[in-house]
Amino acid sequence: MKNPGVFTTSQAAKWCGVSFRTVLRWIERGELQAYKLPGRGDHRIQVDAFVEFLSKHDMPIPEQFNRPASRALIVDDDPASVKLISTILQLEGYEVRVALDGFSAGAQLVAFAPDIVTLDLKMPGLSGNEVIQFVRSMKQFRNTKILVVSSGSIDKLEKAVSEGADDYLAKPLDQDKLREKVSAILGNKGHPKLETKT
Amino acid sequence: MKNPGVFTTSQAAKWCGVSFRTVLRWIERGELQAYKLPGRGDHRIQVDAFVEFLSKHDMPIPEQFNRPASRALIVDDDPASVKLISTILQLEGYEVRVALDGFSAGAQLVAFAPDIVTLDLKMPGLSGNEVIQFVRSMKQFRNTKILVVSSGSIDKLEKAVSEGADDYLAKPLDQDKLREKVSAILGNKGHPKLETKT
DNA sequence: ATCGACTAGGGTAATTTGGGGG
DNA sequence: TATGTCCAAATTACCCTAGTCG
Repeated sequence: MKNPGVFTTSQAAKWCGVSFRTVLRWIERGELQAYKLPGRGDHRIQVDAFVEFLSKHDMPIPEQFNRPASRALIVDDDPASVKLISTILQLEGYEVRVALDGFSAGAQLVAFAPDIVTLDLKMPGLSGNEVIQFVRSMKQFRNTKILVVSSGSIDKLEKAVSEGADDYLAKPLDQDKLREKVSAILGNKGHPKLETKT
Repeated sequence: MKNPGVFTTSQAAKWCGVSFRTVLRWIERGELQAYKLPGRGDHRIQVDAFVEFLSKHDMPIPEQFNRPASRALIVDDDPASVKLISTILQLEGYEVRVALDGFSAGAQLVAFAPDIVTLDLKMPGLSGNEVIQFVRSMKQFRNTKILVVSSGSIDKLEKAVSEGADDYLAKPLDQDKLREKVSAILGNKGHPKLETKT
């Protein structure tokens, strides 16, 4: 339907807090790069051009456009695991945040909106099941991947997958397998959807 | 008057009861954050920046910028307390949500952005202190009120207040006191003194 | 106390731009 | 959604007032 990555004049206008007419004038003056469709001559603005325009004029840039790196949230209370996982993910180019407890996990999940969550099932006061259900029940997280990284019986890990996790990795951790799982999971990731509603 | 996401200088000027010229100078000096449009260089001020500016200078904040419905988040794992608090708050007109654990508390705090949080300090896997610090450390929660509702020694409750909570109420709960505290806390939300506009 | 320099804020006019209803 | 026309509104420039400070 909507081609994500491209805007109409009125969409851009809404974002900038101006009228679509004004956006048209920007385009006419060459200040904002756009192209015309054949037919009626509708304009389409590419995200890149729009972002460049916005930053040139110090306008706020929607976060969704500004996805420089994929983001990963590590939910784990074991320092050794955290260190290992974060090192690997950072090397893979992820912006990494860590949640050592349930509260932090919840807050960062919503605020940070990670592309992938590595989830330890055995954390005091936090049920991994709850996290999985929460993520899977909300539309905004429909593209959020969950990789269960936990010790415990394979049964439980597989149960987590059946409940909505994308994959699991048993502790103790194997670096290569972690890398493999992560890239496998995110390799399947579709392009993030862009919404331009106010 | 509709409430757009952005303001022009003269709109901001009217809210503050000053001349548009003055608002322009605030912007030029960097005291008020705004961005320029290409062309004539019109300024657009985002609501957030405007509200921040207003509160920084103890100016009255127009009600329309504060969200109409007050939202309350109850962080408590005791069903009886939850029921009591939520009943009272709902009767007072609040939209109420409940977090029974740390993860839910974190997630709902960020996603729901409540005006007031009632916080039980004694929850498994959740340190009340952590919640208070989190809320107080983030600009977006600048106006979020925290009412500690908890059993335990008065010392601990007062300590929570010294750490950033707005008030406390000891369990067992007294309905009238709860009502009183809540309205006291949120009554102070706006700025008491309003300058009269000519 | 007086002076003068300096600063924040206000008012107007001329010009150009953005916005609104066909 | 684009266009042409027209009006409302925002900018700059210049000057003014009031208050502060040394």
